[in-house]
Amino acid sequence: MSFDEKVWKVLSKIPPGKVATYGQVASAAGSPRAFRAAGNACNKNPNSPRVPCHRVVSSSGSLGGYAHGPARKIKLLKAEGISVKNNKILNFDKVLVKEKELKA
DNA sequence: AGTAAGGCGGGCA
DNA sequence: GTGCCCGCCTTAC
Repeated sequence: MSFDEKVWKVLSKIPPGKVATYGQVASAAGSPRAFRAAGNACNKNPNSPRVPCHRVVSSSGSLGGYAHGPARKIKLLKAEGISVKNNKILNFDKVLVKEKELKA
């Protein structure tokens, strides 16, 4: 299985209304330092609606980036019940999923 | 706050 | 098979 597939799998493990950092995803994917490669996997993500790449944010709580456009990401996040302001997650610590959950 | 450097996997030459 | 560049990042200066 390619790293990308691992990442997508982890992303799909993110519960609705929650978000995860690329670091957590990368860690759950097997390489805690591959946050960049993890994000890259999302970018190449062939199933954008199936894989919630929009639920992944940067470690600082910022949205980070999005292949379909940041506005789309915000829209999806808000649809999930996550409040986003100025490209920043408001209740970041409250919507942040536990890395343990990703590994589950 | 902004800028620069860094480690990781994938794709292309 | 090897080497180089790239990317939805992260950390440090």
